[in-house]
Amino acid sequence: MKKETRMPEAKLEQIAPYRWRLSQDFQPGMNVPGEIIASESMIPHILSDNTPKQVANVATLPGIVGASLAMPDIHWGYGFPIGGVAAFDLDEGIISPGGVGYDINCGVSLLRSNLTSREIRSDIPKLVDALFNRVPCGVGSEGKIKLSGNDLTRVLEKGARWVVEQGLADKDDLEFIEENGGMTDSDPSLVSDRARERARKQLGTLGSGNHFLEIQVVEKIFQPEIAEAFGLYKGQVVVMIHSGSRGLGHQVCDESLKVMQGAARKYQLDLVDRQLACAPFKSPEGQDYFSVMKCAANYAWANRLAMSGLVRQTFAEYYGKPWQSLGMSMVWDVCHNIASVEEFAIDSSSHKRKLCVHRKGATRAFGPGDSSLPERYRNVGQPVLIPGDMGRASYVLAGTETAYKTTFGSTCHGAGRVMSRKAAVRATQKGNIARKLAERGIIVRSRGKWTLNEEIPEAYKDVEDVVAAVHGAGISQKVARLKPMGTVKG
DNA sequence: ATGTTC
Repeated sequence: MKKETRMPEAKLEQIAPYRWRLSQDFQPGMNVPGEIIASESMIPHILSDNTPKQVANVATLPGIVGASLAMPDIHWGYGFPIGGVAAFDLDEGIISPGGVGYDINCGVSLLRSNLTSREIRSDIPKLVDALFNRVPCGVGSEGKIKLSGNDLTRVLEKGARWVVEQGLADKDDLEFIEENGGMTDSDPSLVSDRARERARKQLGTLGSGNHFLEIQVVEKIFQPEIAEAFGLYKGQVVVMIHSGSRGLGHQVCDESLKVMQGAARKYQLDLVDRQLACAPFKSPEGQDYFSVMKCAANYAWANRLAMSGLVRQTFAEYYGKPWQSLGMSMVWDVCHNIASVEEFAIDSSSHKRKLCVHRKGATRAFGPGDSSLPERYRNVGQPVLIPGDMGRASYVLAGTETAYKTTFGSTCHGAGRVMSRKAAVRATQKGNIARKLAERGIIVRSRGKWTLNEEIPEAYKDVEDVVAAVHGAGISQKVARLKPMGTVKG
């Protein structure tokens, strides 16, 4: 669907602080209302961007329950908006590749350390160079790991566990990755030869675009007790990785969309936008997509963990001691592009139902007491990792009870683009970006010719505003603000 | 996001 410049008077009714309802009569065929989490000052931009139209389109899909949701970092996406959450009944509902996105299991991981910014400030340029040289990045980048056919199949089955078995990461890491770094019942036989070929050489590579690897300092603590549980304190150095499933996820999504176009016709699904291509969750096509999506998701977890291993090697070599004595253990790893079967109570009912939750540019935000959380975080809720732009900040939040009730245990995933890549390049001069950031004490190295121009801070909403909205809505709470010190971009 | 048009 073409993005329209004007929208037919979207009515967004404020129903609670930071919560806005798009009425079911906004568009014919909506099965549920829409709901957008945002601060009042964001509403004009959201309306002018026409993304409520995509929220309404998703609401027309069969079996959707509750509401078609959007987070404050919403922007225009393929069919479903980026920053969208939609949950479907397993019997009457659908599953859609457009509800997950091209970069299946794009996500973020965070390593802590026992270093302080004061100690390592002067090392940053050399450390960034060393990371840049060790972690392959950029479009089409290939790593040192060349997977045999059998090994790739094991990665698609096991995800991050395979990386641990190879001695490239620690077995304790798995406890701190969502789904323990691997979804069960993935089916590698469904991954095409072409997708496999792309995957073989890309394990442990960063990619490009908004993906990054960043040395950060914990700049501010908002919730000392939760920060302590997460092992975070002011002045501490941490390393954040934002990456996904690389060419594999893209290939899988592309091929699945073609299958789903046929499936939508076969099952006579009346789609208001072709890009909403989907199949009933329990149909063969729906189940096949779910299984092949899991393969790509598992690859992405393996990819981020492999890069964590490279980061540890880099620091260990630089400081001449093992990573363990630098305290570089895993805080957490989140996935923000995925479909997952989870249990929620709908409306005021106490009865829980299994739903297929699509999070496309939205982060799981499970609250205190969730049995799937590791002991260490059980009482405080899960860490929620929010990557910001190059110049400002990233955030660590914690999941809340409210998120279960209002957003299917979900929150925002980042700052959210406000400027197209083209517009960002037009607005900038080549060569100036890295220098300007350096003047502000942020060392950046990039592989791509235009990546830094495309990724200027001004191309994004201020992550501060996005986080304030989800915190205000109560669907996650601020724990720590992280400030960039040195960044590797693709 | 993506061997940025197999």
